[in-house]
Amino acid sequence: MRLVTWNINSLRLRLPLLAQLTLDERPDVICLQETKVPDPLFPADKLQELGWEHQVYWGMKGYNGVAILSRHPLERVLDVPNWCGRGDSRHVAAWVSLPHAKVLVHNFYVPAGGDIPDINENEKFAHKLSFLKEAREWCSQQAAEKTVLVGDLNIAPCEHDVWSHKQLLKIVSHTPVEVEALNAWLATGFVDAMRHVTPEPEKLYTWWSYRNRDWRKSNRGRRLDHIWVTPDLLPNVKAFRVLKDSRDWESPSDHVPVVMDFTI
DNA sequence: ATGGTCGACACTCGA
Repeated sequence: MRLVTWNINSLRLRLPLLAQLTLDERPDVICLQETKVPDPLFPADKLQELGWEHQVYWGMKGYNGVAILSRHPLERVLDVPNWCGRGDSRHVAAWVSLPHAKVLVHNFYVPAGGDIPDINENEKFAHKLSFLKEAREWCSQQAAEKTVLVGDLNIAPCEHDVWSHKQLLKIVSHTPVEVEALNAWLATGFVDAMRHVTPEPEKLYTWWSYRNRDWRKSNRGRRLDHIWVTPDLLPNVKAFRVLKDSRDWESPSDHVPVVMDFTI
């Protein structure tokens, strides 16, 4: 199984890029975040034409939105929480029926959390931490097997997941309180598959801000996008690639796709 | 320390 996770930052705007990615990589499954398209306007037919026969998606007007596209049958998981009681389209889950196995895929878009890392001054940061706590509590009650959890988790947990650990300690996405919350969630039964394959101190980034003249030269990246697996799947993790060059595609997303290959 | 750039949508918000 080849699986991709990508914050596409508007599915409709970047449909041509998704088509290119589909042709270039031939993934079995792709998880998208920030599709920014309400369900009635989801481009299901166009994705069908690209070979994405099976689709589960949940969007809303203007922002958020997640989707799982697959060449193999999908069985959507319906009994998932209404995170923070908000009705936000930030999570979908589905069983993927591969020829010789079934795998559960969770696709998350964690709240970004605003600019000020203080729950009293910034409601968005409070929301982010609440979301992480709920996710940890819920996952601790799920069977920790045959599961891949991916998405834009909006946190760069490791020292070498950011361009400057010291300079980002008070920047939302790399504050100790967020890292602690993310690691507590991870510890409910997952392994950080990207860091399992490529341990620190090697730098890993999946996102570069739009607000840089030359993103490659300044290289102020962060690893906000993640692939977690339950330990039973760890022997099946082969390799991954961060498609860094896609950051230079025409009208790119600020996140780049991460491709992981499994021997499943 | 500041402002820098996007996308959706309708003026400004979220990132």
